[in-house]
Amino acid sequence: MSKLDNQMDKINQQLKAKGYKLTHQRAMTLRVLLENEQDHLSAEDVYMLVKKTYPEIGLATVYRTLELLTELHIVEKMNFGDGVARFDLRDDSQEHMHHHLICAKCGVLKEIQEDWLLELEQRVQREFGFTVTDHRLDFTGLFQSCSAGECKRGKDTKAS
Amino acid sequence: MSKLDNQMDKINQQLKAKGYKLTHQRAMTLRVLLENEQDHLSAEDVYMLVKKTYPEIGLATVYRTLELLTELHIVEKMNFGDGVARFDLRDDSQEHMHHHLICAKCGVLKEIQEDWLLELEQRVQREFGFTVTDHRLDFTGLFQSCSAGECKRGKDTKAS
DNA sequence: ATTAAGATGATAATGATTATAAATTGAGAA
DNA sequence: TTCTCAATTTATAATCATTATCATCTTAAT
Repeated sequence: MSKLDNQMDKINQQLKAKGYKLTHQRAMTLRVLLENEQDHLSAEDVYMLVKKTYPEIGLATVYRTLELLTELHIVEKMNFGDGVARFDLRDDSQEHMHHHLICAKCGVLKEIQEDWLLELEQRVQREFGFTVTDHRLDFTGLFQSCSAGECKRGKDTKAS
Repeated sequence: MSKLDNQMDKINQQLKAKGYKLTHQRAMTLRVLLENEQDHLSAEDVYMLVKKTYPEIGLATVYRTLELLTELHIVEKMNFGDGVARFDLRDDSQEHMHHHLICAKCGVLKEIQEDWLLELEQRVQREFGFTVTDHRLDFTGLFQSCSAGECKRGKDTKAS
């Protein structure tokens, strides 16, 4: 059984446990997410990719599926201020959202896998009596290569 | 001269320096922002507040003004995932955006004024060759009072 | 006062997302 | 297998925030 099948199976369990079915459409949507784990796809992106192998799917279904998966904490819905929500498979081993480095020039986006915030979360708890359940940390700035003017993309801010 | 006048004057200088006029509408919009420094108002919020003392103002003007102020780094445009942009006067002494604590239950929002990220920014520079120009740190979770069920607001997520 | 650039206000247009309603699917009962 | 019901899907209309358009209005300099 491939890694992909394995992951799919695991998610299937989660869906079933909550009384949801893994329909063909949902499976296709998940597959796209699994095959693009590194990207931060918008709903439209996902829609286009699913359509390639399953042209009958409707945009609304993609939206609904992404919302469902977000509720189940299988994907992470995020927002980089460009007016579209982006979705990302949530790694089980990763309790929180990844941190991001976003190039201010070309929009290239890099994930930091480690969790750098445990200490600050304890501090928030101590100083504000606030129990953190999730967090978000994005840095905007310039990569060395981008400040050297080697940015590939002009301004289309496609997350990848 | 009141503190408000003082701030207004300072911003006027900034506008002039860039060749923009401080029109009545812009002044009114700024006043609302200055009088609500603690809040994170949406464009619509600002519009409603300005209308109270200047009913002739148009929504588009408010949007335009907020965008202008954002470009000049006088206000900070932010986004908490509820589908509306929120605006916040930017403190000169504060180089970056404030950190936020967001109650997952009622949406109450608290600012942390200190900058807790200098160390992590150095780390980003070291490990990724990424020069940070701005950052964003939000924690989602529960305040003690909210987990005790004393949340005031149900789910309207009005930032304040 | 005249003119031209900058601003504004009303409103139409856009784009992402959500709601609606009719049609389809699938699991279990008969 | 056939029936039935609830979940799901699809196409599309509706919504909501934001942006663009354009005619009108201000204002500062001539």
